[in-house]
Amino acid sequence: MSIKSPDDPRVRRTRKLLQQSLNALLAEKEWNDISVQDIAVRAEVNRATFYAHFEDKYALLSYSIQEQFRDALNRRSAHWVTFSPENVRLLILVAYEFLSAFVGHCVPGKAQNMEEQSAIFISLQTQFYDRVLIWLTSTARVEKKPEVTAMAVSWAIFGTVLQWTRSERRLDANTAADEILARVLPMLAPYLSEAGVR
Amino acid sequence: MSIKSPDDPRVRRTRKLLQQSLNALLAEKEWNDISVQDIAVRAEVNRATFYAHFEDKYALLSYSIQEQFRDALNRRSAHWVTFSPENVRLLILVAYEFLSAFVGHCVPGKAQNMEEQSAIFISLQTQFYDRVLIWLTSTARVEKKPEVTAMAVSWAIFGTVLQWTRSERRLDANTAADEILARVLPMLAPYLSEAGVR
DNA sequence: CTGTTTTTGTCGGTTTCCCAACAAAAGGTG
DNA sequence: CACCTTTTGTTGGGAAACCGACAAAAACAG
Repeated sequence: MSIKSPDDPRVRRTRKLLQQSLNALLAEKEWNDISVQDIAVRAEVNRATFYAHFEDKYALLSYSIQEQFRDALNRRSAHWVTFSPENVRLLILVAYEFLSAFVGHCVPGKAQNMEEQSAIFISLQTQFYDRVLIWLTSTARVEKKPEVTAMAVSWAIFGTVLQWTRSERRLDANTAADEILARVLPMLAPYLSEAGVR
Repeated sequence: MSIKSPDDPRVRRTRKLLQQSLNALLAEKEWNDISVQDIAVRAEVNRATFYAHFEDKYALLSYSIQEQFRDALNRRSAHWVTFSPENVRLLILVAYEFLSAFVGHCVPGKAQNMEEQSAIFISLQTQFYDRVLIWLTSTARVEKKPEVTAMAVSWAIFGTVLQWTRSERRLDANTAADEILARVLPMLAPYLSEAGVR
């Protein structure tokens, strides 16, 4: 059994319930102590229905992070379709805040939740990559391989933000965003030249 | 299409959503300005599904009040099955608090929400009646017509509580409960004689 | 009053969800 | 190790929710 239409109200409802259930469980248990069963019971959703939507709990976590980050973005700006330095900066800013809040929840000493963390990080980086790639391909001026640029840019943003949020001395989110933006913009220059050179 | 099993998670979910939707709408609109359509849209439930559960918006309101009152009761005591003066007193007490809170929401001058209020009152009185009747019939000693006693008792409780909550001078809930209980207990004497006479 | 719009109930057809059951894998415990 | 319990995926049948459409009633405007 597989789901076809993500616009069906029942589908949205089920996924939201599973998402909320996982968040609630993460607040009181370790990632490894949470079973698919737990999630389904807490969400009051049948276990078979869970598997109709997600392959396992990792897939749900990935989906949940994606949604949360998307919400965090939409709360800042309404028009993300347009590719502009301002929007790139906002992306970095929200990433910094998002990861700061998340790292704040984790106990540094515990190596228990490494598996969970890495799953989240992979999911987030993919999110960055997809977004940047969409920006690049939506531009009129096309590079030979926009995927490579998108990969480099997304990793530059994600990696730096991750490193800084995990370091002892926390930077202000706005200054951090400015710093990172300054390093990333040169990579994006070919795509932004319309307003610059033209 | 009619619903058969109230234990189905989907049924509970749908009803809860419709209930919450109605509550939200009542907080910002008059009862007469709320359509079935509004409720369904806000609840993100199909309009046809609404009619599968409730005949109209009055039926939903009635159901909602019943549920809220049941919750208010369960929050006080765990074992409502047993028929005892203490539980009768608790029933009165919760009724007083419940109606006080409800009347507080209503604007006295507005005659607009009379229709809504009467619907709620009818629903509540029925609730009292059902509960008292269950108590009486669960007793070993059986009167000829317990329905009549239940009717009289439930109306005595409901009517008095309603009158007092609407009056200017508010009584303390506990003393009010004691006052009413003292008048009601004689009616229930035949059913309580086990511990008294025996 | 007439015409327009909104709301109301209701109806098949389709999709999703629930449920019970199952075998297989994973996790303890002696 | 064997034994037992829990968890995992998967399946088929049935119940509930979605959707679009419809006619009829109600509310409304000119």
